[in-house]
Amino acid sequence: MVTIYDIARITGYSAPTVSKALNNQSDIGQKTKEKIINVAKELGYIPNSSAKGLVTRKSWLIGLIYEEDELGVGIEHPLFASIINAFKQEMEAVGYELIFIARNLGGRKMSLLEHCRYRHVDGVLIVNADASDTEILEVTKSDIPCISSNIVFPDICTVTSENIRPAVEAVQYLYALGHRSIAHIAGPQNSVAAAGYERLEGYKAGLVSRQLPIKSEFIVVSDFWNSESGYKAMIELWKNKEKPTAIFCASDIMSMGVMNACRDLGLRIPKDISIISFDDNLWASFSHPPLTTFRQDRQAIGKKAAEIMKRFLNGEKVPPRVLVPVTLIERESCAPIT
Amino acid sequence: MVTIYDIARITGYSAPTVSKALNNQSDIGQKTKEKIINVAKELGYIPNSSAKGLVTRKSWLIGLIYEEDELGVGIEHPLFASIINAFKQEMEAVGYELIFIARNLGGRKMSLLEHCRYRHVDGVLIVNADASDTEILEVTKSDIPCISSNIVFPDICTVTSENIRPAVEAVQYLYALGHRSIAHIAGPQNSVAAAGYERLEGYKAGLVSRQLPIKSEFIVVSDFWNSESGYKAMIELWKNKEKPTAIFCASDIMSMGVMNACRDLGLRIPKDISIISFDDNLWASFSHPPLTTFRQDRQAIGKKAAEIMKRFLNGEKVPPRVLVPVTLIERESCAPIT
DNA sequence: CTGAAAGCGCTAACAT
DNA sequence: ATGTTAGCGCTTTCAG
Repeated sequence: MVTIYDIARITGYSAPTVSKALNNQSDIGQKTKEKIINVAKELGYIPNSSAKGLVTRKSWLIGLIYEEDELGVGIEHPLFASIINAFKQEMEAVGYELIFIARNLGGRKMSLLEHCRYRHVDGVLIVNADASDTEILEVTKSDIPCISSNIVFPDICTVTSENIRPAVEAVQYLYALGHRSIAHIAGPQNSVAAAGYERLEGYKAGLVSRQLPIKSEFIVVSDFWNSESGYKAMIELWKNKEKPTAIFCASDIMSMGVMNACRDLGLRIPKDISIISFDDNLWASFSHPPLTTFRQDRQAIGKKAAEIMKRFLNGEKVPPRVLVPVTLIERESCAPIT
Repeated sequence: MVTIYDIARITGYSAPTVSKALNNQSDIGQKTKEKIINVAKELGYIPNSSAKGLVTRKSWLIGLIYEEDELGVGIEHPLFASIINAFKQEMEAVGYELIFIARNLGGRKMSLLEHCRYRHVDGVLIVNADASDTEILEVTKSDIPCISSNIVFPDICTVTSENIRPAVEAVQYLYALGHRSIAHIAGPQNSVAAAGYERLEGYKAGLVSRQLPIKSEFIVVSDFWNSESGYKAMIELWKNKEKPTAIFCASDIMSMGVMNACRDLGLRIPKDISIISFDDNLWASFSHPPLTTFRQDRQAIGKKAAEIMKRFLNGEKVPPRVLVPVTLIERESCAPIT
């Protein structure tokens, strides 16, 4: 392993001078710098992050925390990988690398916060995590800069897609097609994901904006963010005497269940019923008919989170909530009323 | 920040003794150890990974390398997140944390290998990466223990699902339903993923095992691992004079295109044609009819990769290739011939 | 079983 | 502009 001392010996300068040259400090001669950098390159010098970190107390590491249970909420969530990837690329561009924060290492029990300290992370990104996780709350309450994506945590900045405005637009879109009986199959209304209640809120606002009544029979809250719950909710909805002609469903994955329920109910989409959804997951275009849905921009969410993180790391104040626009992808699950 | 010196001062022992106690070394008195550990706990002592790493030259870090392009191959691949999650949990249990290896940090250009050295990673996991990536090959050829998952790299151990045996079984499954004209819509045959040619190989072997002829018209190789290519391949296949009554399709995502093509071709599944697939992605159960397919066990792949990594880190020799079993999930896309 | 001395590779503070 | 000195927090000898 080649160290700055090797470079110092060969160039004839001292170690601190080599250090200054390699770190692009100001108080050093141009010629000297070049000479040192060249020798470093020749020798294949690679700095030692541990030594650097030990003295500077900066790790150039961003910790990553997420919900590890495989319940579709955390790492299996379709947005997860892309958000992280985009975030990673942005952070790397300014010199930060990402490290997964462990929940328990070896035998020794350590909290998430202790782990962050152990690795001296400069910041933390929390993705799709459970907002009631006390270990995470310990981290968010610490002095470590934290950003969360998708799930709202108190006291820190959360980046999510817009929910309310597109939900309003969903209703207005269906209204423009002539629909007047518009139902909503809502996501779970627990506090885990703002998406659940914000989309419901937008649905109501959309109705109001078109002077349509808010009917409680037309709102079915699903138990989970999965297709089985969507199926169940649709069956539930169809038990009402008054039937809607269109549905705004809170997520694509729930929509899959809704569409299967429609088939079992003998309803043809979009002939008998129109469906507009939210997410634009991969399979939204596979379904029959392909789903009209609002696309969440995973890349943009990751990028935005990185941008906020950089500002945070820079000592700037950051807002509590940042919204990323979504785009309506029109496919074939909505039709004008006949 | 509390250091071992603080603990030493308070307990009256020296720093090395504290170190030994905290690291569970043998040459230390039981009482002493307990006393020191208690004080450490009281003070909220957290070791400093940089200082530790500097002297021991061990980082307790496993580097993670993957294909960052958003082409469905790398991080967007449906298996990616789960494999990493399972791998991570296994490795953490023995004290290792995961770090993403960056491709370029800040302005300074560093190769993947240089990054590995910079962070002193003890091992590297390569997931869904491009086997022709020269920077990755630099890493696999180095002395750093490497394991890859899904994609076969020369010289290192690769963990994948079984491909050949299930492909044989797919054919035999269809045969048992009475099918004698069985086609294969194969994945791309480049060397990127063994899955492509291994499943084709298994298909042929399956035919042979039942004394069925291998007909080149019944093998259509798709251009990419996506649904559009699957659609195109199915249309292609249907141009032949002789039509198959069943298809083994190399992946679920391609199957989605195949099924849409069937609809456009006026074919009913499974009445007119049976389809058996591979992967069991989330949407395999959403489709109509739900897809009969071989489930890849993402968790098992990640776990297996971790197991091999641990053995590798332990100095043991590891095999070049490890296979993880898949499970047939019978749904409704296959029917007996009538 | 415990401690003194030394050093891992690097940079901060200061002197020249 | 460059060098000297010191020290980051920890572990590794090795002496007692």
